[in-house]
Amino acid sequence: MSRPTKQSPERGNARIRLLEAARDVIRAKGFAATSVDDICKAADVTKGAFFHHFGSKDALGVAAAEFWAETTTGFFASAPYHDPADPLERILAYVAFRKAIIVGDLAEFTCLVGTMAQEVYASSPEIRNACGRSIFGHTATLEADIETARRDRGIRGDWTAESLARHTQAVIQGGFVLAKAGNDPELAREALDHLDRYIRSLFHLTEEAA
Amino acid sequence: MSRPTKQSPERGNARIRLLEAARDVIRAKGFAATSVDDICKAADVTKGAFFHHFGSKDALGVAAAEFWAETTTGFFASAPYHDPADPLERILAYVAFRKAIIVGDLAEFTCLVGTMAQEVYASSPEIRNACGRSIFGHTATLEADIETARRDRGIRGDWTAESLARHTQAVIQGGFVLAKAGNDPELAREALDHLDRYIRSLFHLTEEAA
DNA sequence: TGACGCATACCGACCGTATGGTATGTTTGC
DNA sequence: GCAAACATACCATACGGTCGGTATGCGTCA
Repeated sequence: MSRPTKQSPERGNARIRLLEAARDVIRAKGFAATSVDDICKAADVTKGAFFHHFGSKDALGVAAAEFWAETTTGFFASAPYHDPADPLERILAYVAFRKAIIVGDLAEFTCLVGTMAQEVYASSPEIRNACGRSIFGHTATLEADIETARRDRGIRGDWTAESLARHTQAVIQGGFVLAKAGNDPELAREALDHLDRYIRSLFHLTEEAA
Repeated sequence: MSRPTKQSPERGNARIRLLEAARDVIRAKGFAATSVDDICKAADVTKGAFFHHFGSKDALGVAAAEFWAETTTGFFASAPYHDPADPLERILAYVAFRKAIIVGDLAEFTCLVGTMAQEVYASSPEIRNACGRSIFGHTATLEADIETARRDRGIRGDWTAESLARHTQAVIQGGFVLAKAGNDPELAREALDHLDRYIRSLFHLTEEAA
């Protein structure tokens, strides 16, 4: 099972496996409560491999956040919510997509970097910053559509595209917190329903009772 | 400094000190990263006192969540946002109050039970449930005003007072996550501005550009 | 009233284990 | 044959938790 390195394409296999294992275990147990051995066991590699690839547990935390940023960027970039021609439709499709992917166990859909940021924001600025880059890098992908939609429709109000993009993340992250506290994924979906309603109201799409 | 127990009114002093220390340290470092010794040092008591009052570190976590629930309940019950005669005004005053108390260091205004719930939701159901009771017990205090305001004003829409009350918490908690990730309290205040705008729109208070 | 006994509050040394990290060896591919 | 990719054994420490002990206040009963 170990070291399936046969040809070069498999090279660096343990590193990826460690990052994936870290993602899964940390999402369930949190960063501090996750030991290096936990991650090694989940990745089916030894501690030697771990410290060969990562200088320390904190360094893995940073790498895990960056890995998260890369994989989620790819995931969202290829998601179907970009299809609508109208930018506002794309924004609403994004919210609907975020809601649609809330399925299965909590640890499968909650946000690694949101969880880690809450935990280590004071203990490890490096990890915190890596988490911040991941989160705010993602929100930035929404800004252009929001700004375009706002201009297209002549919307005026004392809010910016940047702040609304961040707010989507706040609602999503807050929904995850409530879902965990209540042990019920529906609480996360519920928050997104309110977000959808809010965005529609900002863009005057409010058909009464909708 | 230790054991100021002279008369009975001081009795149980160490327990309170431990709970207050736990609150402060855990808010800054997270539950798992906080050691029993950390808490003892912050409370200026010994480990003997700790395990005299709490059967385990997890038991302290539960007690800390309950202590948080008690103290915050008292704090919000005596807060000035209850003053307005109109229930909707009280709701908006609540949001403004939540924004107003976001001052100082992150660890001073963020939510203990939100942080803990994220961390231990899978590892310790006892702590998670205690956190859930604290959070949802607080949201429940808003429901009556929301429901009354809704009826008074004949508001119709596919949302309930309960879900809107929960949503306020989601926005608050999400704001905290973003504030930590970005190391900027303003991010939490920004989320509350959007929440204020959302509530006004639900109750048709939206004067354009406000 | 005061000596006694007892429960509670708290202290501080100690224990077994798990943890992050290291040093050295071994395999693999180029 | 050399460097990178792992494995294995090991170390020092920090951790949660235990245990025997001490101090303090309070009820009680002579």
